[in-house]
Amino acid sequence: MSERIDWKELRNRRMAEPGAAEAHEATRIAYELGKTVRTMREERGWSQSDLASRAAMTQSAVARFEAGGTVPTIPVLERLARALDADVEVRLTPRAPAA
Amino acid sequence: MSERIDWKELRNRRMAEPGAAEAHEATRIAYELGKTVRTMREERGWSQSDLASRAAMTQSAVARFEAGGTVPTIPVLERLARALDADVEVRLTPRAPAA
DNA sequence: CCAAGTCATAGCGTTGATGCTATGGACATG
DNA sequence: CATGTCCATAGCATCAACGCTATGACTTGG
Repeated sequence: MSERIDWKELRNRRMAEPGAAEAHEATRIAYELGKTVRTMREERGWSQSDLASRAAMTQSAVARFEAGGTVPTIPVLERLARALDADVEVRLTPRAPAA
Repeated sequence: MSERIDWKELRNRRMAEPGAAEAHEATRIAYELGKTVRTMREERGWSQSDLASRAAMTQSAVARFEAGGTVPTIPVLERLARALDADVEVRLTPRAPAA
């Protein structure tokens, strides 16, 4: 620990690593969620700071999240969802049954 | 760090804490997911060890997860989902528009 | 009764997400 | 230009999830 790399590069790196199939997925999910939240936030005309205070976090945390800087944890999603008057849905859906 | 309490009690505690609205939700989600995975696993007639090896983790990790011992992270869900031939869905769904 | 398989937990080191503060740049506005 | 707002990032501390090993309780089959 001490590689000292910014998470933008970190993300790209994650996508490229071998055996990063799931990591890739998680990163993609993080990205999607970030976009979703950003959209919902903007729809409400809130600044990152506004959302941050409503979700009991800081502006920087919101920025990091929206940029997909880290794969969010469920508790954080809950807080953001609440602030945005939404619900979090986490499910495992069986993949298309063998055709 | 060093309270030294088992997570069964930890969970109950989480549910009771003040301002634990989101934490409660997260805990509930963890519980639901655990049950879902257990069901899917049993449907396939796999032991926790079987699933563990397929998901690149240990039996104890699977047990902890199924019991809702911790709020799982998305990467872990991915690995389990893959092992179970499923997909992970994480979404923020706008709550019912004011009636 | 003994052996093997299954599941639950404890304990502990590691790692990564989160919390926070402090900047810096971009943009508007006076 | 001086201010103020908004967003992006760096850097660091802390905490909880994870990974793993080792048991213990139970069940089942010899």
